Amino acid sequence: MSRLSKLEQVKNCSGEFVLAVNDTMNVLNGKWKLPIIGSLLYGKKRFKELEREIPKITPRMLSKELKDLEVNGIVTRTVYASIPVTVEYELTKSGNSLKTVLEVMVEWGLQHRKRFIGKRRRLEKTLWR
Amino acid sequence: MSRLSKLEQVKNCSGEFVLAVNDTMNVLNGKWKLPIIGSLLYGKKRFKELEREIPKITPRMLSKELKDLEVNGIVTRTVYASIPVTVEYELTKSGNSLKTVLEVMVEWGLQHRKRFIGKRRRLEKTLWR
DNA sequence: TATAGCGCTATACTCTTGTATAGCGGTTAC
DNA sequence: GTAACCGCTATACAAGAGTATAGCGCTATA
Repeated sequence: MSRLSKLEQVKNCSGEFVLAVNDTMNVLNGKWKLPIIGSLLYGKKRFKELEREIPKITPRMLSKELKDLEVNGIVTRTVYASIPVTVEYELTKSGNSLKTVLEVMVEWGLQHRKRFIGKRRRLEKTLWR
Repeated sequence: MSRLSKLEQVKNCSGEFVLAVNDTMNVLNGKWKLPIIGSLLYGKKRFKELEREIPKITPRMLSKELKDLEVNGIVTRTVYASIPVTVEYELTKSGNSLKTVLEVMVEWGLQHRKRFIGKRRRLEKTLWR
């Protein structure tokens, strides 16, 4: 491991701690990752099921985001040779363990809102409208 | 609070839990937020100090990101009427408490890498090169 | 035969993020 | 006076993320 402290690594944009934070950020990044992961935390789902469950997502984005998540080891894609083919998406162990991370983020977000209300009425630019 | 469960809120892109996660995501979002916050976790800093500490950031981006952070209650900007003016940026209570969140993200990231190595050699698209 | 569902892909566009480069008005040091 | 530091802003551009819309090959149902 590097001699730099954790915080020094952060400000220097280098080191395994920063890599780790950024892996996490990257996995959750983009408008649709959270809804997809949230939906899959309930259990495996098929493409059309996800499309129906997640309001306003286009098949193009769903396909792209699922590919991202698969490539980064967050979901598995299983094709069954039924006729017509069936495809199922399921969270990996890593994917499921994101729940803990999300819970901490919820906690921080709620606390921050509590502190922040009274100073400003709303947070700028919330992703979900 | 909504009748929807936490997870239902996530997949539906609605509800206070999702708002909370997204506040958190939004605060950390962008290429330079993490280095800036990381740097400020050491204590207050002036504009040029940050510019020097964070490799390759342009004043334009530093200015913009600091403004974002200020508007969202993560840093305070204090102007001292010295000659010439001195400007100091400092983390708010919310800003400092992000440390906990970052630690959980580090933890998940490291675990994920451990699990993932052996399946693929590297994670796609790490933000910091 | 026609319609609908499945699991997508293709094309083309816009909108947001980030980069590159230059410069401003002020002050201090040589 | 001229060079350098401070705390930025302006302009122009490039790249990436997200949207809109259409359609593919397949099958099951009416």
